[in-house]
Amino acid sequence: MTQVARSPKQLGNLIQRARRQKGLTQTELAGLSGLRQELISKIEGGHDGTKLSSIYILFAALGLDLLVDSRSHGAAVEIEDIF
Amino acid sequence: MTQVARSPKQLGNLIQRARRQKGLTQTELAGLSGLRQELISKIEGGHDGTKLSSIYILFAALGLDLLVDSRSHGAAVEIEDIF
DNA sequence: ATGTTATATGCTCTAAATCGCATAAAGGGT
DNA sequence: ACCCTTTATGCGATTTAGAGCATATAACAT
Repeated sequence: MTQVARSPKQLGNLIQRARRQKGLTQTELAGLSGLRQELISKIEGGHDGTKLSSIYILFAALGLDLLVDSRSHGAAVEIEDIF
Repeated sequence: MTQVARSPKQLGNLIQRARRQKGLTQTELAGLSGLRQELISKIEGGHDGTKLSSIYILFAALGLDLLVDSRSHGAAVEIEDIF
């Protein structure tokens, strides 16, 4: 299942959902990834200044892949935008 | 057309390809995005410390979307392999 | 070869991310 | 209400990205 993340906030939501789906707390994920719990909290909240390396570290720990797609298809409305 | 970017280097390659496909130089893309040519060079080369916001700025300028996919099949990637 | 453009590299400086630790706030269960 | 866990926030110290400018290197012509 593939989902678009058009903003750091949406990306944070997806990371949070993937973490919870694996039954992990932020602290546990911090232990797995070597990042700090506080940082994971900020990233999940949508911190746009996060380093790309931190994203990749979390993706690896959560078994996520980052995909790039040319934006040729119609703009789908993101659920996250509503909230 | 969707492509995986499992490392900052792969992501840089995709960004570079998208830029050239649009017939843009790094300097022109810098003008469009507000980033500097030197930074774009580093990002395309695979700079892992790039800020997430810079990636999103480039994606917007190049009409790219960032997708997240759960790595259901395929071998798990070691963190060391990413960089 | 020369010239011209494109891309990469090196430097200082400012701003900002992350660390590390503490603690506050929020959530869940009994 | 209470307790316990999870998540968010604040702050000083450290590390690093990005700006800004110069310049080197590469590529690609004529």
